[in-house]
Amino acid sequence: MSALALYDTLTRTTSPFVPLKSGEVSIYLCGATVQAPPHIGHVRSGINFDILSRWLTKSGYKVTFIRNITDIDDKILAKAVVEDMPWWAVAMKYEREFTFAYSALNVLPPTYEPRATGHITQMIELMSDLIAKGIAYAPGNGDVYLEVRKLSSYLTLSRQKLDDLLPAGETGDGFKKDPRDFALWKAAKEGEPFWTTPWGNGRPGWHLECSAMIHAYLGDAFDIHGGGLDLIFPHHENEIAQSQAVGWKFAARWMHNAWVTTSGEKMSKSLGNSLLVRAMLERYRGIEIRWYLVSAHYRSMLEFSETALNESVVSFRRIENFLHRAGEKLGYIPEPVISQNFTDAMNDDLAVPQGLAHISEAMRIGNLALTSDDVVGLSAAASEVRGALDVLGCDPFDPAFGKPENDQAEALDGLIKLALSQRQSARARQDFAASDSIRDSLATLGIIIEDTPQGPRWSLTPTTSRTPHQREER
RNA sequence: GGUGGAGUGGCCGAGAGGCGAGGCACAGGACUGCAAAUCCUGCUACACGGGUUCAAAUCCCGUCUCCACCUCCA
Repeated sequence: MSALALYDTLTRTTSPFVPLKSGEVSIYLCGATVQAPPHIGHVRSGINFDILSRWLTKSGYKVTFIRNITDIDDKILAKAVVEDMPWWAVAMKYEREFTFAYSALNVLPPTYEPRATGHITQMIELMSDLIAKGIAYAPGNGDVYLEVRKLSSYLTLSRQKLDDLLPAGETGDGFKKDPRDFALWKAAKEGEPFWTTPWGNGRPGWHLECSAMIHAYLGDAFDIHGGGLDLIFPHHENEIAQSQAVGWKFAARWMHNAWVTTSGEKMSKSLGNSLLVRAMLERYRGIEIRWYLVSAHYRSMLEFSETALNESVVSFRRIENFLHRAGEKLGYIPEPVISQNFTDAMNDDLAVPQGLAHISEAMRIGNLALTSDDVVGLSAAASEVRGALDVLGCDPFDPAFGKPENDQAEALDGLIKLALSQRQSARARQDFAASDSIRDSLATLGIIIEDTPQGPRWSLTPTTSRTPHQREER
């Protein structure tokens, strides 16, 4: 039995995972700033850490998973002007978009999903402590800054030197002692929302909310802090700075997911709407998009291409088809079983691509068993495939992806069987023109006919319309 | 300028001193009335130049190209 080892951004090495508290794991993931609808890059992060959480759970840990929502920030205020809505309505609108996307892609809900605006009290307490320790200061304009030169250590995660940083663009209008000092709290400008503090009316800076929420739910020390690569600096550095300055131990391990890129470049919102999750769900099923995003290692860039996505969809349908055929042959849906091979792959810093090779191997064995009527072998192989898919959140039988069977499906089955019996009689009298014409007509409707030694079987070409629940607002 | 990451066959994508990961595509074969599905076989790649070693895609030195972060970011 292999032991779980995970990469740590702080040490830049993969090391055995040892939880702070035996049998329990606490994870904090920097979630969305809800100022725009999510594209597939955003949900890749959610999916990667969903898999981490699922794998820890399968490994027997009790997982506490906190994923925050930043619902107040400059961009949200800017969007409120553009959309002519209150800022809180903007935040809620896009929060729902994220929730919809996570749900459609089978990202399990976190244990708790705290919002920044719900934790102003904790933020004020944290600032008070930092000011009392002489590490933060309120210059009197309503801002509160953290004085980075006062820190005993800083920039350990990104391994940079303070003096090597390019001069900050934001100077704080001369109120900062050093241009690299960062804002814990920002004074409200005319017409902006604010909360009252001892230092004036204002709102949270970008980094403070995470430290406050982490401490509220996970305490002084917790196991894993996650987020996208770009958060290493400044966001996570500043979280470390303000949290450790008040004496919290903070994260024991840092994990960062890589980008989805297009044409070799980081995805940006200026690329248009085509890669928004909602738009992609018009063309692909959630499980297929998830499969595509899962197939690359979480620390590798995933270069998006339509071709690669389509190939990924085909390969997923092949697996799905195998499981369905196995189920038909066995008369029951095989229970998920996690193989040793797959366990070893996952334990090696969540090496999903290696796990995929084991799925292929199990499929090959399973298909052989299927043609040679080896029911025991088939059941074992199908269980192994399903177990692996289950860990990846891509189990076709997961109720999260909806049940294709319903009353109409029964009627459809009857109709197609009727057509198939016509075709069989045509074949029996060697009238292949007629039999092929029936097959072609069905194919036009998206119904695929395959002749097997047990007789013909039919399946539908998967379309998004088969899973309409995924497109509904929740 | 500073800090990281990447370059692998037609394509995608693992691996990190020796034994061809895997998938897709393609070609041949088996099966089939024909297909489809499936199986079998084939396709010996690691940016470039040096070096270390019995042995290098993997380690070392150098070079090139691309990407990210350096206070908006998943």
